[in-house]
Amino acid sequence: MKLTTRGRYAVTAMLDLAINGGSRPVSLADISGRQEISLSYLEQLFAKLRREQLVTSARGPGGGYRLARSGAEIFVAEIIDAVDESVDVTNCQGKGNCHQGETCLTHHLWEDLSGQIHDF
Amino acid sequence: MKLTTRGRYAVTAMLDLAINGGSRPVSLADISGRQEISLSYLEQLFAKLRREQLVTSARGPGGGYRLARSGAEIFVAEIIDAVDESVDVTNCQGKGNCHQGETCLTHHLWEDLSGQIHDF
DNA sequence: CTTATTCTTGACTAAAATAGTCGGGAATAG
DNA sequence: CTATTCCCGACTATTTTAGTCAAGAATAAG
Repeated sequence: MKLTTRGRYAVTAMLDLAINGGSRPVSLADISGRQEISLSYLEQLFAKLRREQLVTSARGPGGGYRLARSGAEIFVAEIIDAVDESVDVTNCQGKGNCHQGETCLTHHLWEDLSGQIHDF
Repeated sequence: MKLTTRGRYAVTAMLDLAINGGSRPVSLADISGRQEISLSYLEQLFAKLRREQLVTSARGPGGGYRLARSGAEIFVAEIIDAVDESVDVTNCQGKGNCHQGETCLTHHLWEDLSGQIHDF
């Protein structure tokens, strides 16, 4: 789990989608205008969100994106994970192969924190 | 609030300090050895931790660092903030000058999340 | 069918952040 | 005096961030 500006962009965009997306899908151009995020950058973010099946897309005029699930069912952490693809799950990979006790403590601490963020 | 590898390093180091620091201060060389973090990198991190008064230092042989307060009184978020000096407090700076409603929603969301991390 | 709209993909890039290295000091305990 | 340890600043390779740009594929509307 990482927490960066990009994650915040993604959350903002998804929130925009949840609010402005009724029956019609929402185009990235609209989100770009409202949230002042570069269109091309949004394209990159939504490519990832789509790959993780958090949004569905429709091409052509009147097309755009909509949430794949209802807003209430989407965790903030999912959005962040989708765009940030955090690779390192702490240096000892879940297995207890951290050479001493300390590292595992940090590990647990981090997992607990990640858990909290997830449930948020 | 940001969450990166550097923050984790700092937390790991501080935890090492809390565990291995009894009456004697702990040298960075020791932490470096135990946690496999580069000594020079630790020096940079601890310079910041000292500036934020999270640790105190003692020079000379037998010197090192110790926690400025008792471990129970130090929040994980303080450590992360000290080394990551996250500059942007969301693009609208607390003031309600975010041009539309959405941005503020994200803002609140982020603040709540930061709050959760802080209390952790 | 044509056209405008919108997503889709890939390549490229300037600037910043990350995770260090290196070298020279300054304090101080022994 | 000397070894240890913190202290500080400069430097750097690599990666990430936050984009830009261009080309193409789908499709709704006319």
